[in-house]
Amino acid sequence: MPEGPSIVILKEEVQQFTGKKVIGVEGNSKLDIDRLQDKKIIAFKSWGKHFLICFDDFTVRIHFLLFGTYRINERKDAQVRMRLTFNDGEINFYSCSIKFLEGDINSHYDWTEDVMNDNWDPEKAKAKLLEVPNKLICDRLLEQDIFSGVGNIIKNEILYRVRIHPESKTGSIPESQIDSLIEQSRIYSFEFLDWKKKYELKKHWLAHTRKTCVRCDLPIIKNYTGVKKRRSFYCENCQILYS
DNA sequence: TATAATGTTTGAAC
DNA sequence: AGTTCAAACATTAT
Repeated sequence: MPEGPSIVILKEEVQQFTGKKVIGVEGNSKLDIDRLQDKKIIAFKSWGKHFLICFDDFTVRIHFLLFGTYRINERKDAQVRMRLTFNDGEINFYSCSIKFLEGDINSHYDWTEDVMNDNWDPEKAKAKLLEVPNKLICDRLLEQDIFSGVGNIIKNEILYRVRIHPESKTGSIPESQIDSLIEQSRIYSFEFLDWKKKYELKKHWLAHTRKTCVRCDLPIIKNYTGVKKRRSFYCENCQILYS
């Protein structure tokens, strides 16, 4: 469920409820979700992996973490964390993290950090990357205040695509390679979006969970890399290690 | 059936 | 005081 493109899909799927009044609220959330009762949804937004339900003077932030799911106009056989009921349907959220953000949503988020946002600012991302040249690129790609929405799958696919070894030191990567990596963070995210909508996402993975490199036929290496120790899949032959 | 996985926060330990 | 790290949370496919 979790990476940025999946949240964009959710945002599109709930558009039918924009401007609608919440006529019922249930769920096992520990928060005071009753405050949504009879309130009108102004907009659905997203920032990376955050799904945002905006009301007049506050916003509900949903984060699905690793296992969260949702159902629209249907139910799953599990405890619901939050169910919003409307005149003509319902949204059900399961095993997600819910928070309230008070006031203007724009005061909580920098939209230029979200790789799928219209206001995405690649130059800003570049400046942030170069600020800390010693960190490994596999860690930096996962940082949500630089590449909001990029998750571990997208990380692996981008690095394979631009032929950079995940354990490369950021500051040692040639500038042109940094540029294409940043460019691909957005491009790949939108391809991910299209493929996911067609239920054919996994078919297009070239590195993530793969056994063999389609470029050179050598084995794809699986390693837990960086400070974050997340799975990296890469080809030692095709991806250059800048150290 | 045990394990690992598209993630993040928290608080203890250093 | 800043960093590092394990634990916690929760679900499902393999």
